[in-house]
Amino acid sequence: MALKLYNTLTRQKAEFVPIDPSNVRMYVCGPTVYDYAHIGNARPVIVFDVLFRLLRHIYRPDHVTYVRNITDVDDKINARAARDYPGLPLNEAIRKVTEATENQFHADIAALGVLPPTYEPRATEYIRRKDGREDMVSLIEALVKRRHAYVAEDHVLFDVGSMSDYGRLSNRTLEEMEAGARVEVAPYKKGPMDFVLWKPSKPGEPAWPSPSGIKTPGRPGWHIECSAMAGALLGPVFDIHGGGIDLTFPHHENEIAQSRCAHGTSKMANVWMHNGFLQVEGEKMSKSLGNFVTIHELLTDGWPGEVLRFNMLRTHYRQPIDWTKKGLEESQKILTGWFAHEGLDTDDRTSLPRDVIEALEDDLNTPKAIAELHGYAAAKDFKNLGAALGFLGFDGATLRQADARAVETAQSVASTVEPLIIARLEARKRKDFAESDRIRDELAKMGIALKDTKNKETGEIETTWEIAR
RNA sequence: GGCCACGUGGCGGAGUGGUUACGUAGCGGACUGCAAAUCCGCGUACCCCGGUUCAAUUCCGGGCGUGGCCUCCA
Repeated sequence: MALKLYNTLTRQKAEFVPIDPSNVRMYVCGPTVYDYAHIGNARPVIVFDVLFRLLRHIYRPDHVTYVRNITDVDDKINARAARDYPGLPLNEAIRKVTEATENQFHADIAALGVLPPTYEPRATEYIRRKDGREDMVSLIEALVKRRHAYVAEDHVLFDVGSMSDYGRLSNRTLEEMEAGARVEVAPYKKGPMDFVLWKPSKPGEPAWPSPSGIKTPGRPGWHIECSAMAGALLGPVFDIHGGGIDLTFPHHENEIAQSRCAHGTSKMANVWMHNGFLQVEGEKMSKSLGNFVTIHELLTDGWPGEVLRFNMLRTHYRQPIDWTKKGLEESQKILTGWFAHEGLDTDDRTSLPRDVIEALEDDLNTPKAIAELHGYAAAKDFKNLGAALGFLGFDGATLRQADARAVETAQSVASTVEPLIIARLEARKRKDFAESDRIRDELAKMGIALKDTKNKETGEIETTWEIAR
């Protein structure tokens, strides 16, 4: 079976045909680094990591180029820097915010079993480049030269009227957009839907020499960043562009407009993929509801990164997810059950099961793939189970870390717990069950769960214990 | 209001024009002094209304519901 992907551009699932099978190219919009990444941010990172792994499997690892950017220039970053470091010069404060946030992001997603992309460009490195290769300024100047953009009051604006099929990705016409517009239109705009490519910086804000003869130093608009980084690293036309469904409009629509009009191409990427949104306990995640769940929080609460990853992949990437504690508990139970089997080898891929690959080849049907895993587990086919888990990015490491932490905690209470267990076994031996149950209840109150097993050789009853979650 | 996606059992979720999903929770049984763990077994589903069809959860139309987006971010 061939790889099939759903394409937002055509609203259909179609066979994926790479432009160049020896270099399959994918771009995914990465985080804006101003705050902890939340669990909704984690979704595209995980989903496209699975696609990256699949592409590497199909086309060979060195034939896939995956770019996921870091946006480190943005109004939200400026605001956060001013708030958190009021004493510092803004630019210094910004550097502190972006560096810390970027490091946190990398630590978080490493726990989620995410492979590093081939390139991870920072937006600020692609504003003006010394080597003369494509960057934001050169793209903007090309757009002005080709009369797709104009200068007005030190801004450069993209003229959406200059592009006949603007709106194709989000499937709406200019008239519809204008009718739905609910924001005041700046007076210097030619058309109400025209968007900013470059804007002047206020004093103290990050600033770069402006393009197109503008004297005031400025900074790039949001959309031009991705066009520049994708163009510079993947070329004017590439295979797959991904991101969250909320980015379809305006971000991706505008990326397409910029890249196509600057390069004079009929498309920017062949396949546009969008992952669905995420709710938390049935509610939209929002600051006002106070239910913003960060990856960092979940990890520090003790959820192994792999459980978060598994929980994400139990739902198809285009479906909405309701992110719940109950779901996490279920995910953890399944995963720990599988990894409890001795001899599970996630590194051995000699028998990578075809059914799992075929499920993934069908527009990344991870729930189906997971269903196959349940089948292997039920059939005690640990070779396939291990291979498939490893392929999907699960090696048990974060589960073992969680175990190790549990063992550490257990050791700290062992001196109190173990005499009680011995006392209970003695009570049982003399059939004083009231006393043995009393001890068990006492331990339960301390969060200790007991398990009695019969030693097959001696016939003795033995008790093991663990700290209940 | 416009555009888009989705609607399967308590929950997650696969799949199909007529046949068991599966997982988790629940229930029953085995084991146990009783539990826990484990093993075995069981149950309830395809949003509504039309249409096509011998037959529709599965195809078509309409409706209802849920979620997302509707500019340079508040």
